[in-house]
Amino acid sequence: MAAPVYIEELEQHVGVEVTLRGWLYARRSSGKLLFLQVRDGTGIVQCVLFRPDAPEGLFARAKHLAQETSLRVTGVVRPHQRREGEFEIQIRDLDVVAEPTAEYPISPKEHGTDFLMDHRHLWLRSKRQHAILRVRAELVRAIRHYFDDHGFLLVDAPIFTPNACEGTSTLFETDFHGEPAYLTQSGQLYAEAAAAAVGKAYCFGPTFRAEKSKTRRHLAEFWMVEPEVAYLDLAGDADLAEDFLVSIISRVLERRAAELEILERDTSALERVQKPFPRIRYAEAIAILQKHGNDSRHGDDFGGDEETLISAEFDRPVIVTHYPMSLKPFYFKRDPSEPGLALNMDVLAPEGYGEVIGGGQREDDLARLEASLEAHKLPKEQFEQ
RNA sequence: UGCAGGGUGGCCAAGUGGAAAGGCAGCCGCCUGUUAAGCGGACGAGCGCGGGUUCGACUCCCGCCCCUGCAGCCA
Repeated sequence: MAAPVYIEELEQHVGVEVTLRGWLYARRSSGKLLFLQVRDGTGIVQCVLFRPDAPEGLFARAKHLAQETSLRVTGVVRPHQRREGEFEIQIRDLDVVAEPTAEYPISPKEHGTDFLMDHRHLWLRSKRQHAILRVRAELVRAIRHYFDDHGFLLVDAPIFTPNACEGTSTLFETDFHGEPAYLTQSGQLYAEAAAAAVGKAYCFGPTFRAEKSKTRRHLAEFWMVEPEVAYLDLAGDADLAEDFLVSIISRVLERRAAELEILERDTSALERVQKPFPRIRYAEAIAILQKHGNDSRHGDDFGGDEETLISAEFDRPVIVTHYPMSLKPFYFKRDPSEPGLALNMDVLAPEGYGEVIGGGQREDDLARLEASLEAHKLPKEQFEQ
């Protein structure tokens, strides 16, 4: 048996006999010609068998292989006879490792999402899912790199926690040996404690909201990155959000162009994510809404429709600051010149994606923080530790 | 939780009171360059579940279950 190689390395082995180890992705034939598309996780390659050249019995055996059969294919790498820049394998031998126990349910044609989700473990084998996994993995890597390279210390918050402070959505409650424990809704409180210790900290991991909600904007489980920086003011926070978004998006565009192409993602909106982002105040956002006939008034929060209207005014993400305190959590610092407003910001993404980042300057005066707790009618005792 | 749409062979999908289209996959066969290949053939469901109306129900009525989208909530 020839040296085992991965499909992504075939270019380095042209003219050489190699062995692939993978699964049968698709099969086609044309009389005495048989085309087996084999995938191995790094790519898909066409393997060709011509009956008159094939060893005794091999052609007949290969002709009826089922989709997703595990196999080893040995053959010579050569340029694709019809497609420029691609390679194919002239099959010399073929070894079936295992055959599927049932007909593979996912055919090359149309399926509904519901059906595919019922076969999630197999759906993962398809090209489109590979592309999604790779884009997501790149994004996670870009996020970690950004903070690691900018002086932040990764401080992972517990996922399983007695801390129920977020309290805004329903919590997933579990029993921890007789005591209630919750799946985390946010690592923010832990990250804040860490920032006071190390200056710049971030946590990045799964968070949970027990809403029975499954829209593109809300999930019961999602990943969230939460940086906390001591002494950072609102403008500095906006700078950070802007630099961070530009950095991670450009990295994904650069390194995952092929996958975005497979997903047929129009990248022009992503390419426009460049500094500077427009920065507007909440009051200006309200004016934009009213200009478009939306009946939002000062004091109203933005829903999905409102976020879409506001972001449509700009060709890149927009940073909205200075929301009314009444709309925001108690811990934001008040604007000294206009105490009714919070020193907070939301970053709204284009294309209807809405709020992708929320943040702001924290209250650093204990008396005001306690007053704010009271104003929000929150039980002070729960926050004393 | 509310509103809207939807459950028809393994998958996708027409039909909408009177004998369940079609396509794909799977199976058999033909084809020396296929790319969701093409061509031919055989096979395969009684229409989400339970009641009702009717000579007759996939189709109409009632109840229930499940799915999807949007809204709400929120990030």
